[in-house]
Amino acid sequence: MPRVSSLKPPPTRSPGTPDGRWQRVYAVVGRIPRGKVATYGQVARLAGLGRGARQVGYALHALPDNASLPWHRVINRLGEISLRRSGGHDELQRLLLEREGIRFDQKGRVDLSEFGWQA
DNA sequence: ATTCTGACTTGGG
DNA sequence: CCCCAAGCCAGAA
Repeated sequence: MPRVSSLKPPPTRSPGTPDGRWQRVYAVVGRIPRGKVATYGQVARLAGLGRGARQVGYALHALPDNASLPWHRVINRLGEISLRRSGGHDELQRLLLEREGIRFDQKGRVDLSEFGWQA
């Protein structure tokens, strides 16, 4: 049995980040209620990532297709869907949102004052 | 090791 | 409306 001194030292990460930041992101995304949307920056703040809005998008990008998470409820600060690469997903996202009663204007944007999630 | 690239946001001009 | 710099950080090259 190895002595205590040989044990792996605790990984010193940022305060309050357990396994990885993505878990926190996923936890926040999972709390977005049906019929509402949140912005990347909003999720980042709620997840304790500060200005890591980009990381939120990155985390969602790495999300498996079978994930049971309302990933479609995350949009950008202008109220529009920010997908480009990997075709088809942006249309799917809009479809999923419209199915929840969220409406888009002619510019393809959501009124955040109406559909934005107030945490 | 270093550099580049993103499902982004914010603040400034 | 546009453009730019900084902040954030995981992967790929």
